[in-house]
Amino acid sequence: MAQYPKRWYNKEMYADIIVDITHEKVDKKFEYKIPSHLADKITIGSKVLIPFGRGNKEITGYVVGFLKEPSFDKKLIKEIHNLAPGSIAIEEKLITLASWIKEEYGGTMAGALKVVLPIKKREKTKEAFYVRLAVPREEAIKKLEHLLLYKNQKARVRALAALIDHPVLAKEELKNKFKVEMKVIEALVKQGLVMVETKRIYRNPTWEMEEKKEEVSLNQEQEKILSSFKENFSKGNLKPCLIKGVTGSGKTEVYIKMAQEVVKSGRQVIIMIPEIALTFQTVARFMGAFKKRVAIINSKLSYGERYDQIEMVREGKIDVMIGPRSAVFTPFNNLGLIVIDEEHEGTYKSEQMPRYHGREVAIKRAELENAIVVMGSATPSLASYYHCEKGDYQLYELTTRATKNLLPTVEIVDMKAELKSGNRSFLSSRLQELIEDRLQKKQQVMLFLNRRGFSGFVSCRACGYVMKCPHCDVSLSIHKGGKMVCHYCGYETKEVKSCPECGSPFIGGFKAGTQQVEDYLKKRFKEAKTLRMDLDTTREKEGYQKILKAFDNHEADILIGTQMIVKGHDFKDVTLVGIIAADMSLYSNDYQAGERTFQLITQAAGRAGRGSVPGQAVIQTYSPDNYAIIKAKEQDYEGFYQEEMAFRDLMEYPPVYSLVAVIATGKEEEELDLAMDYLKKFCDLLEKKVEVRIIGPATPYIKKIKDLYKKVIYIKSIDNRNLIYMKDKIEEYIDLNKGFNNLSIQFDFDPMNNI
DNA sequence: AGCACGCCGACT
DNA sequence: GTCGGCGTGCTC
Repeated sequence: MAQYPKRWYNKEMYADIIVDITHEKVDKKFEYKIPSHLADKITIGSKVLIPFGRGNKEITGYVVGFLKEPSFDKKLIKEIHNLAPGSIAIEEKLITLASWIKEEYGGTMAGALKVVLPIKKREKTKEAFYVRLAVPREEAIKKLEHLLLYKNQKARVRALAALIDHPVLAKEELKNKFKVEMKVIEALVKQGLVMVETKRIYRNPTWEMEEKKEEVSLNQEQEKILSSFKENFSKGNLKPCLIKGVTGSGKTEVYIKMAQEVVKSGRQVIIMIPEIALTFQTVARFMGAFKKRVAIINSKLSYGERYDQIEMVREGKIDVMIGPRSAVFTPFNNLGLIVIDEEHEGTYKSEQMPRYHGREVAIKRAELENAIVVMGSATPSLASYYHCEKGDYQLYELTTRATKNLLPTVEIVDMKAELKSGNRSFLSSRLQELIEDRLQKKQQVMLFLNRRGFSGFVSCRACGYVMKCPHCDVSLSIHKGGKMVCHYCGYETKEVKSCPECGSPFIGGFKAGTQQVEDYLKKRFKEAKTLRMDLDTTREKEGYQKILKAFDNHEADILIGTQMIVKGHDFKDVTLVGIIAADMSLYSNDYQAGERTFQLITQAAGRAGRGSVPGQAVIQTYSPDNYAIIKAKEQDYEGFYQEEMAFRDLMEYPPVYSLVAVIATGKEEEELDLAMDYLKKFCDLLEKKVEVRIIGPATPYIKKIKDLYKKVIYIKSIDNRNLIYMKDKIEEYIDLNKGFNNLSIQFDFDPMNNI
């Protein structure tokens, strides 16, 4: 991990600078000389004015590093003019954070800066440009015919022809689709043929949410955590904390109290939540405590709305920012606390370069700003719990539900036995019986179909046997053409016709969707009203909220859904939760399958019995003996953790070992294969120098997306620093090697989903 | 991105 | 010759 001590570079003469132009062509470091009068004023993160380009136009740039000797021709190096006026200290810290992200996760500095820096002022005044004809259409056609006589007016012809076809065109469209540059349009404007309209994009800041006023009183367990937090915070003991609290144990109340404590001392708070859980109810509770000093940021916000939120933060009008992963970059100037709710959630990991993990970035940012991180979950990620065990994090526990009602009772149904007794439907007779009962009692039911990470594993419906890779102990995925493939090491074998364990012919890929389950329910329980919640039914705006509201109002008796129904919604009349195929995530083809299954079952079961009537949960599975399922039934996190860690340790998987996926994509399959073979050889050479293990190259489950082929090399090491070393070397190697010119390489540390 | 350079056709 | 439009390539 690269460190940037604050003063060692005082004697240095040159600086690496990222120019403030968002374009791939200039997406790299430029070397500048530091004039002596600025020598002790410039730090990493400084915003500086530099001459750039042939015309030496003065632009701004960010200092990201220092050099004793430039690698560029000394005669061509220019001098930094000055520090940019009004460069704020807070951005310095965020840029330091960006350089850490670049080091830790790979990619370009400009890329990391883009992730970290909030919207700049310029964006606000940026208006949308539209071009339309300024003369009648007939006249334009005449003019076009006239222009066609010339050979040197091609761009104007293109522009005019396009505008004759389409009355209004956006500037970007003209540029990308018709290859018309702005200066051509300007020329046409001068001739009076076209006109440019600017349209202001109006924002609608609709934060007229109701505050939820509640007198928060904490129980003993909650109080204990709070007072310990207060003491640590005031003493500057800033070790990250993990609150492991059973579902419904009242973590949010604790967060609110902690936040109030921090705000009281004049500092600000970031609340990170998984995007899907950013509900109105959560926000309303914080607004009850902090009134209008709460802001929200999420992907549904327009640029303008987002800009307003950040502007309010800058002006010191906001104390608490609530938002998903990206909220960690909120430019508070005196950050005191970062809360990460549902810490185990996969959405904290970015899917794009740089593929940072929100939790790790939060901890780094807190370290830079002397703030404290508090995480919470009913089912902590193995990584975090492992940190607790090693003493990196402070562990707190909440063992009782805040409302004093009991945790749901959980039972397992063996679907193999169902098959044997002739029931080939989605629902076991036990679950059907219980649904019947709840329908009679006018209580509600949630059915949960676990499709996360589902990737076509092959299992036996008679004995539950699952085809696995002999080398990696992850399930094999079935491909078109009947091959079964391991996506870690590339191991391949032919499809089996009968189960190698029991000989049954009922072996094959597992297929079930929410739609099929709903259809079945409608047939089986004719009198019941059902609601379905999955990607299809929530695509429309507010679709998600609508369905939840409808269910809350008892417009349906049964709610069927994928993982999205698991998170953060309390329906007090739900007394039965059915988990239809608990195995689905268990046999997804990556090493985190067990962890995810345990989390999903525990969280799903936790939805039952949030009101006064005790809840019940039924787990349907073909693998009733699997420890993830048994431990979830017993609601025994500790037991699960021990078993799962033994597996990770044995197989050398995270969090015991570090793992990085080097993902290469390219248009030509052969070119990609060849390059990856070279890269593999290069890695093998390094394997002798540092302690790493190279696995692959393997072909991912979906080997081609949008005409891009994909290949992956995995690298494992007991020490994450070795992987960072490998990443740096690989980046150097692909930079020098022409064979990688048409390929893109991404690094994914501790990859979350199957690649 | 934005600018200068240099090519090429049109016009005097 | 010279002017002006337009594509290209470079920026420490």
